[in-house]
Amino acid sequence: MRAESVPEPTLRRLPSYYHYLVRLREKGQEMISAAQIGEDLGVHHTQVRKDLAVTGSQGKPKVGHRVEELIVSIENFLNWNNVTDAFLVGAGHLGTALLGYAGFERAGVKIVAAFDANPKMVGKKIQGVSILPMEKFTDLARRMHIGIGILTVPAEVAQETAEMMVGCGVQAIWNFAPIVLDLPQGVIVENVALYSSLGVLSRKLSVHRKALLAKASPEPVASE
Amino acid sequence: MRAESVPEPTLRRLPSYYHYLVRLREKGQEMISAAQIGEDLGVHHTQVRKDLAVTGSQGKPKVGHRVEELIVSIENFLNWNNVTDAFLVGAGHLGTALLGYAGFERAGVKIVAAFDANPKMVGKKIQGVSILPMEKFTDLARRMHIGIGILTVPAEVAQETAEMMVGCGVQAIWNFAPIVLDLPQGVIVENVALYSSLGVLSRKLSVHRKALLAKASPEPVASE
DNA sequence: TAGATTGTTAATCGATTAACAATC
DNA sequence: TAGATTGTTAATCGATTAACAATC
Repeated sequence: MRAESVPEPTLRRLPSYYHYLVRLREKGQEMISAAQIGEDLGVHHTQVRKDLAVTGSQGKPKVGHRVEELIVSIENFLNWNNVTDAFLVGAGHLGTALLGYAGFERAGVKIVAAFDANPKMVGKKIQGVSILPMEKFTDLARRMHIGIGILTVPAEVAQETAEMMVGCGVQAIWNFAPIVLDLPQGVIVENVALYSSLGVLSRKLSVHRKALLAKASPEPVASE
Repeated sequence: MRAESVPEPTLRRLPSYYHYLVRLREKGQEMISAAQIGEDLGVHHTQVRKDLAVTGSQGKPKVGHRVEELIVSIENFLNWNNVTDAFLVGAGHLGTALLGYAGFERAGVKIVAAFDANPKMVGKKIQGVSILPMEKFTDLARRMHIGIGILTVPAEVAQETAEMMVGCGVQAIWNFAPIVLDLPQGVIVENVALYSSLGVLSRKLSVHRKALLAKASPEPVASE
């Protein structure tokens, strides 16, 4: 199992399997087949088998996979049982929302402090996490060996903030700003591109509506 | 230009180009080449040309593309200048954060009301948007012809909430719950999978760290 | 004109799906 | 045993990258 050889789409599907399996466990179900997972999550059954295979978990012909074993395998594979400390920068609405997500800790990330440039925010506590002034970031990040930086600042200051993070030893950045960060090779950047998501939604909806209109009044419109 | 033939990766990159181009415009730059866009955003230049081509915008050999024209073309293609009304359900931390995003309106989505099951939330106004009781959703959504539903409820109630939305004529759902929705064919679902993103981040970071360790002490570890 | 840049057609690459052998 | 389900190897599909012709 060469770590680098795992396709990124597989990595993205694993958390989806994980949450599905946790729900099965809550219902008391002990075994599950790849075919059933695939049907419920809209993934081809062969794909499900390949995805689960990367975690090292094996099923038994005729009976399927143990739900519990799969959950543990995925947790291990994603390193979700080793919690890494994270600093969040930008305690605005989105930052606050992320501070409130207790579930992240089960996904390997613990936000231990938040930072904001706005003096009015500094000193507050949100969900038990203190908001500190930006000036303290550098020193604290170095001393606490912070590995993950969460970037929820405005786009205009995202690049410089990311550079500051990397300068303090941050190895991975979870970026919520709508900007492509230009950082040294080796730094891991994971973008949450809300506007990309909205673009897909908006485009699909407009195509969908045009198709409905065309059906309703099938006059030949100016050909595209 | 057959609408359905546009690859989804292209759709996802277009908003990224868009924000990049808007920044260029703010700086007063009028022309840009595909090669430069590609270099700045980490996309192959041929890919950039193909992506921009779907919007119908054309460049001129030797001079490149007009920044302004590209911006307008992308807006048109993504239907970002036709604003669609949306209802948000689940005015928790994340829902509140989304209500605060003024930028969504420029991306074709206007949140006109929010709903929450918690009576303590109902009646409040967040970012100028009223929080209404769940009971009002059905009637209002039908009367206002709401096209987009934003789902920021807990996973346990996401499926039933989505079904309610679809029952009121909602055609597209922006889903933030970590669950795969099972909805009638034709309903557009766009998932923002925060945990998938965290999975990728966590895995890459753990692989990265193991690689660093292996380099530091190149003892042969138990082979994988 | 020369050459930079565009846009398109062909080749490559990687992920998904299909076919099939293995096994409880 | 028979057959359901696994896991793997081969085929397909689609996106990316390379090559190249067109043009301002």
